[in-house]
Amino acid sequence: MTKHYEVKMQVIAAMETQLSNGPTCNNTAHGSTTINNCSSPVDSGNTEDSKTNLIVNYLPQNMTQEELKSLFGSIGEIESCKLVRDKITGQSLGYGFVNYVDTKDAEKAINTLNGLRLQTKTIKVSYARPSSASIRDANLYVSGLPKTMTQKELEQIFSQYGRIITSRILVDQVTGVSRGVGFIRFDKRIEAEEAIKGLNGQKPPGATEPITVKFANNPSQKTSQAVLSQLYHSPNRRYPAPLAQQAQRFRLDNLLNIAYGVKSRFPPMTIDGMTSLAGINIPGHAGTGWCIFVYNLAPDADESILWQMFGPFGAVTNVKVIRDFNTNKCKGFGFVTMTNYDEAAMAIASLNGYRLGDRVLQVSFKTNKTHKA
DNA sequence: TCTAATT
Repeated sequence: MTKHYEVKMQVIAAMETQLSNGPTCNNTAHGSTTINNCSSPVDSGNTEDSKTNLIVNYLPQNMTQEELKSLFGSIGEIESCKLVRDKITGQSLGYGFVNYVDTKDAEKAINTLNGLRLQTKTIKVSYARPSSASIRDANLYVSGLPKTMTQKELEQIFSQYGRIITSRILVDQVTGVSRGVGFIRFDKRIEAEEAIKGLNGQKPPGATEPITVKFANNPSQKTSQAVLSQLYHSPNRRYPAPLAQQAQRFRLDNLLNIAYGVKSRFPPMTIDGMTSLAGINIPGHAGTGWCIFVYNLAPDADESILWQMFGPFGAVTNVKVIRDFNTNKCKGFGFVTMTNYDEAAMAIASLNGYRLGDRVLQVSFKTNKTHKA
């Protein structure tokens, strides 16, 4: 059995679970459990809060704002959508906001998309709290934890100081054993401050060593600082300031590329560019990605099923279920657009012949022929 | 000993 095949089967197995049980909680994802992920998104804990605005966490690194909008737009009309990016590098910070027109759609998005697996991530969808200074810098880094301590036990210790938004214990990627360090994010910064006062240097019940509790580093500033540091130490810095902003910009592009794989404004020629220039036609290739034809969907199939099936294989930019104009029922087929050829090919190879309920799907690159009957 | 959670 090849590695490729094992990975494929894992993806399928994960999908089976999800398709049969609906979106799952984060409870088994690399020990990075988030109790609130399961219990609290629908209960915002404050009736004053906006019930249309959602925060979406743990997005795949390569997911764009358009893809975010497309995914959540499959639920209902979106008022606004924003993927949060690093101000300097432009890199996604892995979270974003989706504001619906209708509160019912926001609730539906939480119920259907929270826990959705996209590539290596399990996204979290919950109501956004009103933005304010009091909820910033409320994240704590905890070290010296007993290796046997569970996330639940960790939360129990900290919960006396306030409302916990997330908790996590880091684990060894190979063995799965706790590394004895973790994070606690409180609702309010003052709660985090009180927890430091009360728990830093204290021994948890039954523990032999005291724990360290401090404010966590801000992960989003690391990338910016790394880029700035490289710019500072780069040879260009020796030249007088007016030396062409052009040169500096290319330099920055290169640095971003090397350090973070950021897309340059002058990307290398890709198969997309080549096909459009040459005017040649490749099956399934639509210029904006690779269009996949999915046949034998059930009458009640909706867009979310396509996201759930294809999302784990890579970047999906669009999904569409074709419906009868009068009945609004699925006519038995739909389309999925994926950015990268290899991911699309893997999805097709894995999903063609896949049994969804009592139907066997046919999945292929879209051809130019009209599909009739 | 540090993960991408407030526009």
